[in-house]
Amino acid sequence: MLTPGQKEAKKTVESFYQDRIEDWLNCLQANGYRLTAPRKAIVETIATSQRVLNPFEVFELARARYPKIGLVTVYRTIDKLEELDLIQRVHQPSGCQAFISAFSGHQHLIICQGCGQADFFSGETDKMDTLMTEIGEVSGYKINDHWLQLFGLCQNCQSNE
Amino acid sequence: MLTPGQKEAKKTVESFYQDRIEDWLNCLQANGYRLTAPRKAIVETIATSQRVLNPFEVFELARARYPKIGLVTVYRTIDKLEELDLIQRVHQPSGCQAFISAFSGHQHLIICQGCGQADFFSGETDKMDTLMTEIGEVSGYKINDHWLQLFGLCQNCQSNE
DNA sequence: CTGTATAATGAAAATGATTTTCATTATCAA
DNA sequence: TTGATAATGAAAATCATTTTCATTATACAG
Repeated sequence: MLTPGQKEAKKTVESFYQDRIEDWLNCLQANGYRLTAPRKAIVETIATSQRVLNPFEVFELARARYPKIGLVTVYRTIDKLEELDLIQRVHQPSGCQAFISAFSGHQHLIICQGCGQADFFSGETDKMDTLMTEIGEVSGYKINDHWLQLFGLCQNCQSNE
Repeated sequence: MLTPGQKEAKKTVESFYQDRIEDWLNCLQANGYRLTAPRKAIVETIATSQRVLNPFEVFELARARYPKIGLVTVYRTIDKLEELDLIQRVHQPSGCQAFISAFSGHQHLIICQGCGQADFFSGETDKMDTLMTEIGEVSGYKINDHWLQLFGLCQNCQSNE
């Protein structure tokens, strides 16, 4: 049972996801891709996930929305979403085939080792950029890009330890 | 033709690699693994490489040292070297099956997008650690580990552009 | 609204990297 | 030197991903 406040918060979260789904579908269409039932199921699955998902997990979850979906279509759709920078690949010690929504371009991620939940962190971006510049100067490299990922336990998994 | 100074420098580099090879072989032995000709060929190959190498590249290079080596042995040896933290996996947009020597534990890498050369950077470690602590506090996560990789062009590849 | 060109789909087959199996060989402690 | 067994390489198996291809569905023109 949710309190009125929680209901309100939940509605906000849901409309946030609803907007993201619409954005992604619009983006696909704007880039000449057709809107199909399997694509919608995949987009809804990934866009609303707080966990990182690999292709097979996307397949299993999307099947609940559109049962005759094929794994091949999942791979093909993931390719397109990645190409359009709507999702980003997450690298983990256990493997590098998981994906999560990309929040306005590539971000720095914190991934929970307990439940797979992924959060973005921002606010420290300026300090990171300064650091990257310094490293470039010292090393003699022309730095084009950087990847940063943090691993740890989210608050929920800390208390369930 | 090398000048006497270059010869001296080369000798130093060579003995550095020689030491690393011995360290790795000792480490394998200390952990109950036998020293074999194929293992030596693989260790020599990876320990002296400034480039990141994938299993097949290691196989091809090691074959020059020990022609009847099998690709399977390369995979098995890489597993052991990684387990002993003598090498570390390098994650790149093109794939995540490349390895490079690990310099006293996992390090932050700069990888040249031109030639694959990898360098470690240190000296900014304290600033990185401060940043990680701050991010942990803000996010509520208990941070256990972080990965940082930079991509760019090394000085040599910048001038050949 | 149709009709239609063609993009997208799913099943099956193909691919390619990695792993397992197993008979043979090599290491190293006794 | 010997013997238990760890390690090897070839072949087969596995598993994720990609390709092929006949069929279906979308979206645009009329």
